[in-house]
Amino acid sequence: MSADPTPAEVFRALGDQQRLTMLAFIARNDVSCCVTQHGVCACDLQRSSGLSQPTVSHHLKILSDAGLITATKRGRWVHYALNRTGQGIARTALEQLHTP
Amino acid sequence: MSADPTPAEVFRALGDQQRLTMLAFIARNDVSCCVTQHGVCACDLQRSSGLSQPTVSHHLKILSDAGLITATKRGRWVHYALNRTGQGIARTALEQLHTP
DNA sequence: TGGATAGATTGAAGTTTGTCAATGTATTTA
DNA sequence: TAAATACATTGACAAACTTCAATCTATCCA
Repeated sequence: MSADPTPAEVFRALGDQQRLTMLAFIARNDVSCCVTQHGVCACDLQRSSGLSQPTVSHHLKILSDAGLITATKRGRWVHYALNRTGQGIARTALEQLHTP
Repeated sequence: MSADPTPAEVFRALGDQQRLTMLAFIARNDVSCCVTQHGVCACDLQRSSGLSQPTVSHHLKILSDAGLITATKRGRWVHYALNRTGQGIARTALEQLHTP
């Protein structure tokens, strides 16, 4: 599970509009209701997406497993930030279509 | 249907191992049982994937709708080739995470 | 013209996914 | 210590997806 995500797994994680929106929100990183300067907490995403808390948690796990975000627990909160690992896997997979 | 594919649609099309394998096969473009020099025909993919003919056809439609391949009918055959449109949509979506 | 071939479409079965309500766990604060 | 808060987990359900067998359509060839 914490092994290197496959390209298919990364693309699958990216293949949902809600998750893409969450990812963009985390990338902007401009709102945090809990603690600032350390990333976005789940409650920010819950409020911005309008989804239920378990659904947000579910999506964040998928993004995290795909290496697209990092999750850091700080006290009562978990802060999420972009992780380049997944993006690199995706970009490499696309590039390799043209360099066999 | 022929409207611009959304990033989510492109990523979803890429999020299946069978389709990624087909895409790589089309990119290599080194085998064609039907006519040469014009791309890969569906029967090539059927043989290389081991999937049934309708399943191959289904996957190719998803890749085509996502702007990842082109489909050109020549006589009795349809030849498939890489299409940069979908890749561009995917790459741009990833890049824009870092340039808001 | 009739048979054969490439591929698309339809219909159905089994699996996966997205979602929420209910509940559990860890941490902070009163 | 008790209540509150942030998040994860479980269970359930509908929708979407993957796959195949059967059938249909279009094209080529004898």
